[in-house]
Amino acid sequence: MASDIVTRFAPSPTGFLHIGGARTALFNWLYARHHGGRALLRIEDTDKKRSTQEAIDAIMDGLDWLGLEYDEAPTFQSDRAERHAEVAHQLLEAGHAYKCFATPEELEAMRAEQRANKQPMRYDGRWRDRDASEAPEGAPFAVRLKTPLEGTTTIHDQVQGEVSVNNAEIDDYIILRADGTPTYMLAVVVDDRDMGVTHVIRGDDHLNNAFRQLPIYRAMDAIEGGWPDPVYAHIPLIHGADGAKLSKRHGAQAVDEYRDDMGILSDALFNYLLRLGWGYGDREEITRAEAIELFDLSGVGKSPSRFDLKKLENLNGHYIREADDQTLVEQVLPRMPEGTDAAPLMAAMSVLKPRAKNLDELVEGAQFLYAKRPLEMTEKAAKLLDEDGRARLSKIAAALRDENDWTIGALEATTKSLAEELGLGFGKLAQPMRAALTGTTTSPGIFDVLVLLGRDEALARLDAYAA
RNA sequence: GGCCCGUUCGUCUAGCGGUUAGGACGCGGCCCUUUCACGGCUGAAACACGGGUUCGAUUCCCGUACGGGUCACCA
Repeated sequence: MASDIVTRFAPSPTGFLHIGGARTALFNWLYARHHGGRALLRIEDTDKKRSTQEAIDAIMDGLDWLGLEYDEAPTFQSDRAERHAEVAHQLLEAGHAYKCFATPEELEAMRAEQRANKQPMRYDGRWRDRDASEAPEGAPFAVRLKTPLEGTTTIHDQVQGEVSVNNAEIDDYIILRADGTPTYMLAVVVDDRDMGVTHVIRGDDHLNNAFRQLPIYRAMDAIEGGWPDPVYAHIPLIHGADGAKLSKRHGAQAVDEYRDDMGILSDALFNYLLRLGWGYGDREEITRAEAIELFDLSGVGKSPSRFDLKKLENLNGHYIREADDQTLVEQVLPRMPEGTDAAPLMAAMSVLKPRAKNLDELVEGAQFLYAKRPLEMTEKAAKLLDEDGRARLSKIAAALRDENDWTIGALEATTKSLAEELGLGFGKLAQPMRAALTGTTTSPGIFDVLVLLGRDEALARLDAYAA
């Protein structure tokens, strides 16, 4: 079902890929995929002072990791400055824009006065109707858009609904700076239009901008045609657990922190971000394929949502259990000491993964596989190896030493009959065994541990504590 | 401060005039059980407030409160 729908994600490369940006990217991508349209990427690097190549790489890397691939090579806004200026001049010639000779100091004074008088702070249009000849010879000027003075502008936002703003609220903002470079407001519109973007899906911090950008579309459409209004969808921002805007004190903000520092799986973050601010009935666990099938803007809520790490981790646990062992081993291995043998990890993965909520817990759970004798004991484990425990251990060790069939079934039968013989609950045997074998009080099933360690190593660990 | 947006369990959400207000995470209990998890069952937990409209409002309208966003020659 091919369609003409085109969406874009347009980050400015001043940092890593923010979790909020990732969700915006996700919604854009999903909308395009769902409708059989195209998903585009544009790097808004016009602020050369703050844009860095590292940031560009980090953003691309994050998007790639999340599985958001784009249909065309990214557009770099900085490459298009000439085109932006061209449009500004078209606007100027057609009388939809004008030269403003006000100096920055002059404008600052104007704002100070407005502030003092508790007036709204906006450009007062002082050069809107003045002729350029009134300015000093050769004085620098910025180009301002001549926005409508009266009436209202209404947008039919796919998320926010019908939103109207009085045109009087919108001042004549700058589209071309005194140095001839375009401002964001101009660049976005020109790029979106030239890229054929039909649906502008972005954070609702841009809602007000829609009313400022629309006049450019309309003016250009009047001048040359072919500049239809885009469809807007302003999605609510993500907040921290306390309801305030996501910031450093809320912990991880960057996608790569979730990946690298917290051991979150791509599938889990994808699913979590999808469900944050969007719902589809009772559905919670949604795969990429299902997301493409089910996603639409109609399911996006209007209120900001708070980021809940617990829920992310729960989802992460789900995807860890779903993942195949080989994939997990590949992701866990880099988190272990260099040169770690993958084989024991691979063998244990199926019993390790139901117990982990992130990749580091998988590493932790695998420790006993690689531990060297004498094992380091946790405090609780050491307590289990008291005199009684050790006495029981030696009986177990003796019984297992005679066991020729080192399989879960046989080991279990032997151990259980020993417990019966001794008139002890099975736990009385299993817990000291667990302590001696793993150095901890929590681990996969004790027979799994026995088999995973192998006969020789298991017996050696048992003997180390047998009385 | 002006303008814009929002408000269902602690959190993410379902609901779209009549429901015992549903699910998920988290929390409590129980079951399973060799530990920890997983899984199953179960409990506590919400319509911000005040007016309307209506036979009837969580749902529609208006205020209030609270929260958020935005007001640059940044993006």
